[in-house]
Amino acid sequence: MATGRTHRPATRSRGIPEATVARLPLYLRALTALSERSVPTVSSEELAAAAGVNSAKLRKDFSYLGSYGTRGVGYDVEYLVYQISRELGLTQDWPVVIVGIGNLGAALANYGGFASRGFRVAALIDADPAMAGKPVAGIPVQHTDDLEKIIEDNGVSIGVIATPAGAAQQVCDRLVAAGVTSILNFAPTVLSVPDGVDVRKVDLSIELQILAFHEQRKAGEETAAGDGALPAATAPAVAADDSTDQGPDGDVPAVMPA
Amino acid sequence: MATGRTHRPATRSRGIPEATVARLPLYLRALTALSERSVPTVSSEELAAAAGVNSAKLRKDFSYLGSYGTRGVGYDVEYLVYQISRELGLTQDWPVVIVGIGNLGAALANYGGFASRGFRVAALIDADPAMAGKPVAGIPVQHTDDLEKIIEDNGVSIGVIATPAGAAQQVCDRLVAAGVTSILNFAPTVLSVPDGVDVRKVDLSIELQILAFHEQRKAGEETAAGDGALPAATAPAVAADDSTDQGPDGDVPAVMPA
DNA sequence: CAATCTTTGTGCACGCGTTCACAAAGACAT
DNA sequence: ATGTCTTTGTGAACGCGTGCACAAAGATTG
Repeated sequence: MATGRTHRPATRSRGIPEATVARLPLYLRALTALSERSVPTVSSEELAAAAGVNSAKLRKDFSYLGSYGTRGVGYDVEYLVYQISRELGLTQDWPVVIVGIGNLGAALANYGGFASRGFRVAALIDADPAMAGKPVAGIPVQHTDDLEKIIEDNGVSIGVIATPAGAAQQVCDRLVAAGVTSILNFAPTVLSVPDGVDVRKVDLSIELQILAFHEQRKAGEETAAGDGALPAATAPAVAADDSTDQGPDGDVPAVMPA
Repeated sequence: MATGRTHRPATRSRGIPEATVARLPLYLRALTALSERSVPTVSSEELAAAAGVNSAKLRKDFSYLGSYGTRGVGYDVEYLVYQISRELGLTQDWPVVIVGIGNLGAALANYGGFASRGFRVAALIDADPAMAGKPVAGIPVQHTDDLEKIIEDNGVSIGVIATPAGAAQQVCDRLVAAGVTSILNFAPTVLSVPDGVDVRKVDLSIELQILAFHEQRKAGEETAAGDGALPAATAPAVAADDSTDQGPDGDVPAVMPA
């Protein structure tokens, strides 16, 4: 495997590739579905199909966890569910706070997938005093002023940021200072955090833009000429659209802070 | 998913790496912010910092688009904004439909980032008859029965699925049959689509589980034996080793091609 | 017990993406 | 013009992830 080129005295064991980690939840979901149907065992081929991946990849992924399969038979569903859950740390309970209870924050709070597997919404936090006390998804919203106390009291280490872009970095800083070490960021901003803090981002407009790129490429393949002429080599042309996208107050303008 | 660029031997060297495409929206956002502050030029170093990436990576990314920089000076902000917009296909308008107007669908409909940059919510669709006609974000919700007609009448090629998992595949099939060739899926399900259709997925619980994994690993490093868990099974994890986590890794959008 | 069949686990090769490091290009000062 | 300084653009090396292909392991059958 990953070569023995470690500058470290070995102990490779814990080296689960990031790409594999990202797929484990996918396997877990498929396995859970099988479990609910009381399917006792499953082959790499079947499970791979259910998870939408290649079977060789799946087997290699599992090989990083250990040898949990039986040749000629497949994998024991229940056992694998347990092993993956354990590996992902889902056998324990993770209190999570959601900061920014706008449309998106409320949607997240209501999202069932949260509670289902190891995660628990410990608190909802918003900067709007008018929101304070108001229940969302059965949980009363608390004011940003109490953020630090909430984090501490609940032992929260995972925070979800669903604020407008302008507030994201500030909220992030406070979360981190209060002890949060993992952040899921829905605000369209690049967050900077100290080493040791993990940030993952979910950005709708980026996803759409990537789709648009491919969509345009598809369209261009048919219309040979559609490929746009050479760049207007000279003076910088300004993009047609305005570019000022201060969303109507609501959520997240697609711009960065300073 | 190899993004069907396979069947095309490349009209020319238009082979922009997928990883680069995924970063272009990031650069565009940073550039737009600079543009609004009337900054005329920017160096790869500065822009890279704003976008949260490595400057060498940024320069290489731009090199795929052409040579738009000036040595000793940097890049012309306005010009670059235009070039990237054009490359991403944002100089044209993309009508988008959102299917499934629950909490999440409504949040998406209200999301400002939509309209701002090349995308327009052409229609909201929901299976609940009670929703029909009810305006969300100023747009009346239409019933699923009219899905095909809506797609056709508006020339929609990008669809957003925000339905419950159980309905996602069915909705997907109908969207594709009606002509949609790009799908952004928020439902926690693996969608299967014919070749030529792009699917990107956004999955909250997967993101959380990935964070939990890293969170657990961090905790395990300090409390060798603590935490009740039983990671003993394998060899002991080396305490100071890794350095893997790397928070500000910037890249790796929390979304993956499906 | 031996033969056969199924399915895992993995060595290996390949390709993509990242990063380094530096020559070339241009701006700018003298 | 000439030299210096800044910053781009890219060749090359490296590492990670993917997929192939097959030997090993165990089930199953006769």
